[in-house]
Amino acid sequence: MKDVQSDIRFKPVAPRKIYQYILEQFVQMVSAKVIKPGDKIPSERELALAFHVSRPSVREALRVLEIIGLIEVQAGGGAYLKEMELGPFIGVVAPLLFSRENFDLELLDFRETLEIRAVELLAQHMTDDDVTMLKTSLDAMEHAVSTNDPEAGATADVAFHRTLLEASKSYILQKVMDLVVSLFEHSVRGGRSIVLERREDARQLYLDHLHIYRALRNREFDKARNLVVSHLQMVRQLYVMH
Amino acid sequence: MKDVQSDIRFKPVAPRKIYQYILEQFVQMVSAKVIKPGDKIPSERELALAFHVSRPSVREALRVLEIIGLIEVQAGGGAYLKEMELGPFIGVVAPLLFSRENFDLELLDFRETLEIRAVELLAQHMTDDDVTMLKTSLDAMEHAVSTNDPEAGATADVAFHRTLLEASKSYILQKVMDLVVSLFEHSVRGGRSIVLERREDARQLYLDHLHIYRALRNREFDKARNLVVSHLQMVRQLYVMH
DNA sequence: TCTGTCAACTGGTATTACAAGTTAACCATG
DNA sequence: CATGGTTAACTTGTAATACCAGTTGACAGA
Repeated sequence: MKDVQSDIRFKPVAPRKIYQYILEQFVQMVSAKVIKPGDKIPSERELALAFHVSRPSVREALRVLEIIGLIEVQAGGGAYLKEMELGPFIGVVAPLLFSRENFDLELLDFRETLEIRAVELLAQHMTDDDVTMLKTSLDAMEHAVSTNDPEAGATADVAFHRTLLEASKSYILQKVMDLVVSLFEHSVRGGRSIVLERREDARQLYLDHLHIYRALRNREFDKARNLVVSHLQMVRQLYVMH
Repeated sequence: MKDVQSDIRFKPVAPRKIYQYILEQFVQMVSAKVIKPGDKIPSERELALAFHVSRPSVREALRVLEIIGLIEVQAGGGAYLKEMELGPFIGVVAPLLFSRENFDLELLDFRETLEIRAVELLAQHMTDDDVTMLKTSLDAMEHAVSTNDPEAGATADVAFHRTLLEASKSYILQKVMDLVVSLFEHSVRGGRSIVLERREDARQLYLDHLHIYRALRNREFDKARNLVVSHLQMVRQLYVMH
């Protein structure tokens, strides 16, 4: 308290690089909807000309946008804006996260937290349309189970849970859950095989979903919540024993 | 079901770019702890030589690592590995997220979800050390309030909540909460001023924390949970009325 | 109608060069 | 001896250029 340093604090000065300025302008254009998803982005050479910078600088900015999943670049074609999707980003980071002990189990726990909250929000916002959507996902899963198609079953599984999250009307919850799903897909254990292939398990998963659906349809949200919890406990069990 | 396409599915072939190979190798080295936080990374020219690629390719990979917050690059100095920290990433993405209607309120709701879960986990894992840590954060806040230092108060505020999350022993919960905090710092409303400067409010916030702390110390976790809920309701109120 | 060809794009990569910042050793000055 | 200035050898930042490779669309030919 007796020194100058405690009154006047010097903040480190950090000069920003050109690619950051480009990023800033670009992101601003996107949020101002000057560019919309699906639009083609000017070529790198044009951008360099427009920004009065060199092509490498433009490219460094594009690399970041690519990792964020805000643009899709095809060699020779061009770059297109798309809805932000953090898959590529997760692809880079996943190995770091999974190098932690028990990360996958923590992830399952976190998923439970998200889904429980989603059900709570459903109690406030659920519409008849939401119920219809859930039914559709459920039927797809039933079909997958009866035709014994494990891949389709897994797809229908995530579709059901995704619908649940969408019905919660919470943008953040949806996006975070998307991240969790992306992470599971990058799970280290034997590649992408969170997919449960044993027939009895698939049937049991379907039944769980069915019960959750029925509880929601009857607007018994507390019951639905408990069903979600026990459902995920079962998933966890299947998971730990491979 | 009658066509070849339904049996044999052709997956699109997507050639990976050089910078992605570099990223992959680099991340692998990090998770294998060949490189550790604090270490200096070889210069761009050395890396280019080692990877048998050109310097621009190396730079594109470094830009991604920089945004991920895995390395820190100082012009003329060099690049250093650090603990992954998604601040820079959030800095790029934040404007996009906050361009959504009511994103900030959704964020507060999400924060509530995280903290409630943290308290639930505390019921299982809390140690005496955790209680001590909480007390320390609390005392810092008390000091900030009594000396009427709003900036220190805000710092102590987040420190208290951060300690809460750390005590939950959940790595994911901590990291996600860090993201939420970073996002709040980039909040559009009047710059960085989630900081509540009114003296009475600061006092009330302190009292809330005090009550939460006492409940936790006495291991009354249900009570603590309810206190957290009402505390965040109050924060929400302060927030919506600027 | 289909198929191949070709020219004019596009992004991917490499090379080279220079500007600008950092670091450490050294030297001069008080 | 300590401080500050100078310098040389690094480093990253940016630019310019060239060439390869993939894409696209128009057009000619079967």
